[in-house]
Amino acid sequence: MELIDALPLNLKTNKDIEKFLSEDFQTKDFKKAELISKQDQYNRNVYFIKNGLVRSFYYENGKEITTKFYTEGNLMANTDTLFQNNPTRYNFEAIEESTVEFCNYAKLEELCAVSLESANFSRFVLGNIITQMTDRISTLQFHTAKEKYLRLIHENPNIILRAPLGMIASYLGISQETLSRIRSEI
Amino acid sequence: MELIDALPLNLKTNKDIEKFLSEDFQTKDFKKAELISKQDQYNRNVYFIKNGLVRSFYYENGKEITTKFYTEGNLMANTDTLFQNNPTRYNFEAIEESTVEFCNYAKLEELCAVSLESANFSRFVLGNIITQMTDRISTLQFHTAKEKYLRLIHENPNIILRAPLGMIASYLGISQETLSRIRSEI
DNA sequence: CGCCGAGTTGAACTGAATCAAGAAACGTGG
DNA sequence: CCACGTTTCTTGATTCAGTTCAACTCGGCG
Repeated sequence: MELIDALPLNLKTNKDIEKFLSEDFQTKDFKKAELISKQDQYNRNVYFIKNGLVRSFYYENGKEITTKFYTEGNLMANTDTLFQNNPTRYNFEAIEESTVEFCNYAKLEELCAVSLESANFSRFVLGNIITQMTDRISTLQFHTAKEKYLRLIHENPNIILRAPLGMIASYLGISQETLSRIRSEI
Repeated sequence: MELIDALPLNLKTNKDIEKFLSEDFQTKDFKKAELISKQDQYNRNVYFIKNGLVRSFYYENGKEITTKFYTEGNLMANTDTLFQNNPTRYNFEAIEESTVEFCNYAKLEELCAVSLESANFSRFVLGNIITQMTDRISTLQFHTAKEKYLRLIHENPNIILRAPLGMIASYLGISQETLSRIRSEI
């Protein structure tokens, strides 16, 4: 999937954005289990997943906590660095062999500072992220392990087939053993 | 608190935004327990809490689930309606007597369509919301009842003193009894 | 003064974590 | 292509945090 395919219709033909996509983005491949970005750094890249599967995670009490999965067509960035100027607490890791495109957020900011359509494109992207996060909060707030798993199947069946069980369990905030038991009884 | 006080410095003196704030916003008072906005409607207002305390909640299996508290200086909106064009599942309720300012999101969109600084202001607001939501997800994903409560005390001690226990418990995704026990042991 | 909603406390129950061990799948090198 | 070691997944037994249900206390308000 190409970045331009992920854009809303009215922005696909915008010349500022088109120029931006072709000039300012680099492509890179990552092997399975390779780290794309590491915690404690100021990484201001914005990544677009062209293909493959990536996760973000951090360590707490020595355990890996998976916070999100990113698949074809998703955008990925360290929002704690971009929006709060903190070194990020997250690692990005390729779960499958993956191809990503990326650019520095500063470039995007420069563009948004002069291009109205780009700024509105960026608003659109942020709005989508908020929608996804709202769903995720609602899943985590008041549901049983089984309900959370069923919701994930419904919203992102993809992940279930492609990510290892331990990472999925962590993403749902449950133990690996519990997830295994839930699977066996379905 | 006035809306203009909540803006980042560089936008306070912007004439587009200033005009917008003075012309397109209305003010309204709500009594304690009064509903500001109801579920199942297309309410495209964006609210700014001038003073007071408001919560959003929805019903699940007959129980009220509090999803967020809004205090002085916060912005509040039905993102499911704004970004996905769905009737909202949330109610907004004044917990204290509250004064809010509001405008229709369409007005803001109109402004963003022509004013670069407004679009970037909107981007800034959305970025802040994402930061908050990231924290909330991390709180809910893998923490005990006590940890969640302590984090809320740390991040928003305000709420603890002003909102009733049942609503706080629901916000944290725990039962009212558990929260009461946690309080007594601190 | 008595009611009513909000908060507290206790006891029993339960969903899920943890600990532990074994089975299956996976990939790497010979 | 097989053998081996490693990682991932499953299953069982036990424990524990948190829910539920129920009764009771407290403080405010008509």
